[in-house]
Amino acid sequence: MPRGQCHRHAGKRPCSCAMGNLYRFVEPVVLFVLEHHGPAYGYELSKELAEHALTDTEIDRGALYRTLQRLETMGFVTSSWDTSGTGPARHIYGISPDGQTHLREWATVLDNLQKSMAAFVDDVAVLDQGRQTTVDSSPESDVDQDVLTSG
Amino acid sequence: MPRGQCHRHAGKRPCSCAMGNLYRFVEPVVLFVLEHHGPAYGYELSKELAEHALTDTEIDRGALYRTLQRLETMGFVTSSWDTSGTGPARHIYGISPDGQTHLREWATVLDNLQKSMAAFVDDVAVLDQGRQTTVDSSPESDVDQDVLTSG
DNA sequence: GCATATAGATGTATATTGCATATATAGCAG
DNA sequence: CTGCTATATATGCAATATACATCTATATGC
Repeated sequence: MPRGQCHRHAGKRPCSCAMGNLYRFVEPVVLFVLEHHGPAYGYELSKELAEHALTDTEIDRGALYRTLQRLETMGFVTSSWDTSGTGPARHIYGISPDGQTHLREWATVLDNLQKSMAAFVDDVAVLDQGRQTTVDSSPESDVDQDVLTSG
Repeated sequence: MPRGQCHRHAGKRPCSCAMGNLYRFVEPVVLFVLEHHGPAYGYELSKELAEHALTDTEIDRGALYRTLQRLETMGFVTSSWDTSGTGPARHIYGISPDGQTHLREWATVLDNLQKSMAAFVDDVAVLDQGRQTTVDSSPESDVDQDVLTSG
């Protein structure tokens, strides 16, 4: 994903694609869908993931399959094969008790990260608020305000 | 950083370290500090970055220097050398107008991501609420308040 | 036979990061 | 002068996650 070139939202507005790499947080989203929806197979999950994804980029199926494999080696999901229906066999994954715990730990981490981001976004907004109306914001700033005419 | 093994917060609580890789969002944090603080050099920045970092992991100096180099090739910062003082020369970086724009685009992206995360964390919490009582945290909640005894 | 949908899996390249290491300037103790 | 420490920048290397492409296989419809 070359920086600044997003074919999905090209030119329209800032999107996570255009900002370069962002982790897609595939692991917690997969765990959530598996607990919310119940046991499911990858191809089925890939449709439902979009509704719960944290970014505006679709979760790649390759990444999904690899994440499911990794989650199984870590003991957070268990799997079985469903060959009952017609068509190719389906690899069914279900969340384990450890996986449920891990999902809640992820929620704690994401909650902290979310709060930090909200504070950061506020900080950026404050940079602009200083341009008009009552300024202050920087504690140690004792410069003459009338010098700041950068608008 | 091997998954699940965090030497910084080992065993204490879930931290972003223990959840595997998370992008540290070095780029927007560096841009913010450069605009908030004014032109600065890397070694100086590394101290101030911790206060504005989005995760509980310190930003690696190697990552910082590389980010500054990348920001310069993208035209978001400009640089010069300060050899006036004693000690090693200092590579001074300052944010450019394009960089200021880019920082605000980053803020938009992070604001969206933050909102998605908050919604996700709520969704995970709802998984547990169903187990006891009939609590409902949605806006149109007309549930009995006396069920909520979380204090 | 051929195209298409379903379903899983892998190959490869790139980006960011963590940790270690290399280089150089300068101050200070002995 | 030698050795140690602090300051300051930069690179090497491995690990991880991802984007995109490709491969395999089963089944249906034409």
